[in-house]
Amino acid sequence: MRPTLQDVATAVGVSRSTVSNAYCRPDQLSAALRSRILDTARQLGYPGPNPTARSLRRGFVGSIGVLFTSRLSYAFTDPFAVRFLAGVAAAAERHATSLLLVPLPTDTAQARGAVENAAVDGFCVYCVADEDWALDVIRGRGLPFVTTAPRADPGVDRYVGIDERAAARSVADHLVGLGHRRVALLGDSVLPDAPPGPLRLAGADAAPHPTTRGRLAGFADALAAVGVGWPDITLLNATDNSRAAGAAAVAGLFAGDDPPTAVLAASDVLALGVLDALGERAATVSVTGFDDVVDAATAGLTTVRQPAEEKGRIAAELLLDPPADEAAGRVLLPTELVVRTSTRPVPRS
Amino acid sequence: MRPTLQDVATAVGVSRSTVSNAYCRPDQLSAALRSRILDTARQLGYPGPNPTARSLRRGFVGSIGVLFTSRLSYAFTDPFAVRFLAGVAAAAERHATSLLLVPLPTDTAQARGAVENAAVDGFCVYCVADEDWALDVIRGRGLPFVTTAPRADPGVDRYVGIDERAAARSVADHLVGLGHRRVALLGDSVLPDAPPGPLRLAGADAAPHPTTRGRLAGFADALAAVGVGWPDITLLNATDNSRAAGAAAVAGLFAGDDPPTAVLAASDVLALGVLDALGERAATVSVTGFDDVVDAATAGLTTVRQPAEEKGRIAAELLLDPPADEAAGRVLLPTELVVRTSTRPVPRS
DNA sequence: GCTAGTCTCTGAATCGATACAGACTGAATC
DNA sequence: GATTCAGTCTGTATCGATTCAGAGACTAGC
Repeated sequence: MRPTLQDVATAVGVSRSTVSNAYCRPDQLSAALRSRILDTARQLGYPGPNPTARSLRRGFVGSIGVLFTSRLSYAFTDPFAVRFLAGVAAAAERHATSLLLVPLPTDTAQARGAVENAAVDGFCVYCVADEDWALDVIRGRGLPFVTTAPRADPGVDRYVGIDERAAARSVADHLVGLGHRRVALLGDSVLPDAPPGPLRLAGADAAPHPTTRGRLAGFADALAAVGVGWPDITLLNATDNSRAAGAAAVAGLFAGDDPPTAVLAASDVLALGVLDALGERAATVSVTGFDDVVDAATAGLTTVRQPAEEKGRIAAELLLDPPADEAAGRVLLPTELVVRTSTRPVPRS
Repeated sequence: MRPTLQDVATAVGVSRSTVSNAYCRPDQLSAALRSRILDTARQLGYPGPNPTARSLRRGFVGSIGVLFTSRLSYAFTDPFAVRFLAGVAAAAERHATSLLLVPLPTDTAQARGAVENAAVDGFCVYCVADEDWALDVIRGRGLPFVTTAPRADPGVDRYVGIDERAAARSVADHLVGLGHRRVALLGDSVLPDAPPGPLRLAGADAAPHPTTRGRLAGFADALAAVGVGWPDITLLNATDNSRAAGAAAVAGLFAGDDPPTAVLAASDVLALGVLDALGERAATVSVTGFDDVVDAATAGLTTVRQPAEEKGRIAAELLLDPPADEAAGRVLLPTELVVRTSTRPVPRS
């Protein structure tokens, strides 16, 4: 058996309390005794206080959980999510806190179990769709949490997000200004199990995923302002947020007559996929993205920038060092339209 | 106070054991009582067994630690590390295990503390330099671990790596075959606190970081085979593994007379930085990388591919599902030379 | 010489669960 | 009618620490 704190105490001939103090309250005992204890501990091969036992007694763990809507291994393929994580990690470093990444099984009951069982002091919830079950579980545990978007249920929740709708409108306004009227909107999982490609939806509001919903609504706002109604818009579904899915979503789109002159994608990754699919034709169709990931610059993609690391950093900071002022717990970050070469005026026909 | 298992037991009028069984051994009590217990628990707002207490009693946690040599937030900027993590996450998902990312303070004593205090069942140690302290701490705690490279100290350690030296030699052989003899080698932190740019070193063996060391040695092997000795090689230091650092390392390199005709970088990220720095001149200098990250393909970078997700997946798998056969715990993955457009024959002068 | 104060160290209570051996009940078997 | 057995449930020991009030020894001050 691996020795415990009690074994060290016995070996040195002091009480358990004293050994404990030797580790975490050095001012509570004489330096001489302390080093005698530490030496003995080393000889016995005692690795220091058991973290789990310590957490139980102390009532906190020293780590925060990060929850992703998507499969965890997918999250690492999403450049925006990765930069968000980098921000979270930076804040965690500052607070000497570790990060627990919790994979969520697809089965909801099991997923609840995973969240119930996570040994953490709080959660950063990255864009959990309308899956309020996760938030319910977290609330039920009485743990603090931060989301990456405002929630419908107000309460005292803290979040750090952007004005998705306004940001989306800004790119769409740009395209509209260039004269585009025949436009396709492309989103990830516009409807959960829909196939890739064209899709009918009653309106942007019908999209279940809040981020996608906000962005589609913003796109639609700009188009509505110039008389292009929802029925005149081509809506495209991507089965996940990847380049390949973006490419798949527009397959065949430009084969018909009267194809759209522009594609507004709800993320850079999808937009890059569209560019991949367009190939040579990319010079004739305008494409926009969302997020401004690193590759967007290289590809010359017009997009909306939102501060990724910043978002992660602030999310973790709100969790680890909550502002006294409740309003300060609701953060809306600025976004910025970044115009590059992937958008241009409608060619006159 | 948040209710405990005992409170639920009292409320229902049964023993604590029975409530515990209701949660984790449903076959141990009648369905009727079980649902009565669960209902009462819900009414009381009992969130289910406390994960920390459960871990203490059960003796395991259900999560594994991932340790990075570099600052954790840097790790997320390294595309190879991210893909490695994606692999680890994929394996973790399969085993319903969470991932604890532990930031390591720069101060070694504090960093030891962080590793001692991590509540995990084992560690994936990503390329901890010669910093054996981390492995010592882990061994001291009696926890299993997997490293991403063979260790000098054999023991029963498990690892998943590649033959760095042979892989490096394969790209270098390719360059040598193209006629290059005046060559620069570029590595990250060749010497810990050295400035960016040219550097003198007794030999590849003198590099403290094992990965860098292996790769430099492989490069040197290929050059030695055609009579280019270590003193004839320009060695360049990058201060970290980033594009910017790669660019900074070659600043001014091509200004002198008799500049190298090729640069062999120890990672793709550095190589891409070199291409950035070269700009137009990239057409006249051959550059190679290492890893084959996504951007390497776009940039036309000649490189050595190593399976990134696979490495992560196997690392986690070795930890979570250790092979009975000890030799099966030592995995060397295949690598593959990927020739693209960034390398070409030496221009005749 | 007495009181107060400072240092060290101890003991018991506590954190919130799980495991295991056994007690009890009622039905089935011979 | 005695025995066996399966099905339920309980009690106690245990996981490995931290905390806090207080005991004892010693110094200082008056």
